[in-house]
Amino acid sequence: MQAIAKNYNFQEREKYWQEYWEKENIYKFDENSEKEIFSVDTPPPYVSAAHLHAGHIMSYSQAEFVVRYKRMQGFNVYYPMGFDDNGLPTERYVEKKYNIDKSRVKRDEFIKLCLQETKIGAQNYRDLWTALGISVDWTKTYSTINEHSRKISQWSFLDLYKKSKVQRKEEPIYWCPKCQTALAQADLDDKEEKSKLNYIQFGGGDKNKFVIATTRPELLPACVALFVNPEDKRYKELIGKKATVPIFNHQVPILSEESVDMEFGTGLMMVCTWGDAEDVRKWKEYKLDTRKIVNEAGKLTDLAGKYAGLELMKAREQIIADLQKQKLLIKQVDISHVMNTHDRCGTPAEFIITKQWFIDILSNKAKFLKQGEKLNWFPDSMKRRYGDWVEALKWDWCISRDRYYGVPFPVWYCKQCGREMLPEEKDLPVDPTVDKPKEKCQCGSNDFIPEKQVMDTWMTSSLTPLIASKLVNKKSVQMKLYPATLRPQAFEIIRTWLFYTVVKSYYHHNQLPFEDVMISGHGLDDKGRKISKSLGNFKDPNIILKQYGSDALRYWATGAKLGENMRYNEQEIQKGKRTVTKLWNASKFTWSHLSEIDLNKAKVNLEDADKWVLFKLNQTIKEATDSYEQYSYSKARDIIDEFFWGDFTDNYLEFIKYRLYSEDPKMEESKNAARHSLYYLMLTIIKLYAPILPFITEEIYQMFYKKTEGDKSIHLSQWPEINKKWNFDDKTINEFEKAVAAIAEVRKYKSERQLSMGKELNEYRIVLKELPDKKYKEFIKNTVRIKKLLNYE
RNA sequence: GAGCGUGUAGCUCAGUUGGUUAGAGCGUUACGUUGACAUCGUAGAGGUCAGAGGUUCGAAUCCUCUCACGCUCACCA
Repeated sequence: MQAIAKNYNFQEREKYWQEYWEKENIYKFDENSEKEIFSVDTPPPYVSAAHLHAGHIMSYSQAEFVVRYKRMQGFNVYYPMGFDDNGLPTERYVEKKYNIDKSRVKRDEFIKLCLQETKIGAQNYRDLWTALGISVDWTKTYSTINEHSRKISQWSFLDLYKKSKVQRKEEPIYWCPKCQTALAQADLDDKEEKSKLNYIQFGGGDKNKFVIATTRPELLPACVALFVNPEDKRYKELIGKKATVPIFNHQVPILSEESVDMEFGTGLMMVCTWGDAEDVRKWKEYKLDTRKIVNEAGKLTDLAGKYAGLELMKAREQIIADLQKQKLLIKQVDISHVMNTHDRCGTPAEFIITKQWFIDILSNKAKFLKQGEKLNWFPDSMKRRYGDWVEALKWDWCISRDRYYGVPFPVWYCKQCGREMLPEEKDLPVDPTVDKPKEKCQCGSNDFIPEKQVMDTWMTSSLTPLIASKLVNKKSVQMKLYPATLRPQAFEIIRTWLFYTVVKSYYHHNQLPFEDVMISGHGLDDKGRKISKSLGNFKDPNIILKQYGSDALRYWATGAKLGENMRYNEQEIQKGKRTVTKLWNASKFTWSHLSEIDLNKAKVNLEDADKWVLFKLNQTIKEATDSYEQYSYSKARDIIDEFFWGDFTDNYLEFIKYRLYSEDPKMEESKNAARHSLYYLMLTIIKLYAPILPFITEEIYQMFYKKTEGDKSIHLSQWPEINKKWNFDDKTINEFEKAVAAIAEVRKYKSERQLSMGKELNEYRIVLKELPDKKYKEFIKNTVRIKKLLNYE
């Protein structure tokens, strides 16, 4: 028997097992295996998220519990890791960190900084995931900016181009004046703001009838029409006439539409090019004039006359002031309204007309809704969020960004005839600013203008299942990896990552990108606030790990229900640590009695206590397995906890002590039965816990079980199955439960009289409604130390 | 404004298709334990299951309304 450490030194041992797993390739995907594949479309984190916190740990652990379970279930698990390091999030991060913006730094220098930061970020993640024991195959990693991903992204563009699903259009589109790029509908957040509703006098006739109300007086120079409700008696005679815009003095038509709210403001509505999505719609529908007033940097154009060059807010102030001077500002009313802001920087989005690339999504909304229906959602309620979003879509997906750092569009334009030139698939990836088309243009010209825009970051991440599958060399295996089995992700990117992935997969391959979707929530601080850098309301995960260990932190993470936020709760982490300690102690105890076990020894005569606990073990296996199958690791943990702490340690171990410690030769057979049970009980318990607590379970497995069980790691061992031999009849179990109740009663008796549990009683009379069978007399006496049980004397 | 979700012990949450005195962990109180247990055990206190109404022999569970909170979406220029 080997010497067993009194305490489990998690710091030292967790490190040891991390290295062991890596060295032994425990999590490496086996391309040659015939086993059924379980593949995960792992969320590639933004490497720019420099401040990792418990929320990250929670969400990644959730998929990890499932993955480890599936691995033990015998699946050939494909668990790759990606890093999302291209696009605007990275650019914003670099701009902030170095206090620069894209207009003041050269393209290539900027890209260099992005790449450098990306590297640091990726390493941070990898270190933390390793410490946490996330069981990814690190030989299968990708970054969304690397050649592999660029190639696939550009291939996607080519394929969509061929299928006429992508086209370049000149349209008013959401624009961020700060980041100076076009945006997609999904890149917008809502922000409620206090503002003023300005009542402004227009010219054209009866003074009282020519007052409009607007929150955006700076757009006056872009006013192209006024609208009234056709039912509005006040304005009926004005329809078809013209009004004069104050200060700027151009004339605009007065039109009518039922959508105009008579109650709002004066009922006379100003339409500009373009203040909001409504303006864009009316502009298109009524073919209104175009007065482009805002430029790419969010400043007014020359059309604004003396206000040209001013930023929007400055222009608003000055125009208001001038209106006041001319007594054209009738009044101002406080108002609170919601505006669309860019989700990466919080700047209010404007509409600007530019040429951009769009993927057609509006004409296939119904198809995308149907695809969403076909996915298995965990939890199911999240399906609706997807549906709501798709139904509400108003714009095609703008995929071009006027930025530096991203996957380039594989497009050139002929200088002569303007034709779009695309490369051959075999030449991908290309950078049109560096590479040239291989052939002349049809018109004979050899002069090309490269497309300088880059792709939206989602253009690449919407291909992750494909990108990941192609990290494997064998074509036949690639086919099995795509679609993926599981997509784990957070709820706030349903409208982006999930939706766009569905779109791509549908257009490219006419199928779903994955079968199951598992949605996670956010990490909250201990007061229920969202964890954020600005609040500083989180602890560095590395400190938590040092204090409590990975297993303990993972234990906390199991508390999160799918799709729901979870508070950071240090006490739950402590509970995890106690579970680790308890497991260690229970196995030490177990194996202090198992040193001579001979598992091949012929027959074992199980006693009722053994039958009872093995029966319960079977139940636990069944319920825990069912829960894991439903991705309800949280419930699985509760079930396992209950068996381990309650049935196993509190009861069973106490029930068999008198047998184990007995030196009576007549007790040998009984002792042997207890030992036999102990062996399987402890083994099964650590297996059930293995997906959640990979370190301590590996420690116990390697120290005690490896010799007899033979697997290289507990994580490659077989998931426990129900043992039919242990499905004893209910009668036996129920009878025994009465004995358990009797024991509880004696314990209570002692506790109430402040006696130690070890104190031997001379005599005792059980007063339960249902007495245990007489055959349990000795068992009860021995377990709770009573000399005489009066009921049976 | 619409949709979804939540509201159960001081805290974090379980409560399966409606069925006996509503559960767990943490915290708290008392006692006992150092021969698996830098601990653990036993027990106690603590709940008008958000509120009101209804269905039912019976409701935390089903229905209606109200309130509070959260999320998602849409918004009026």
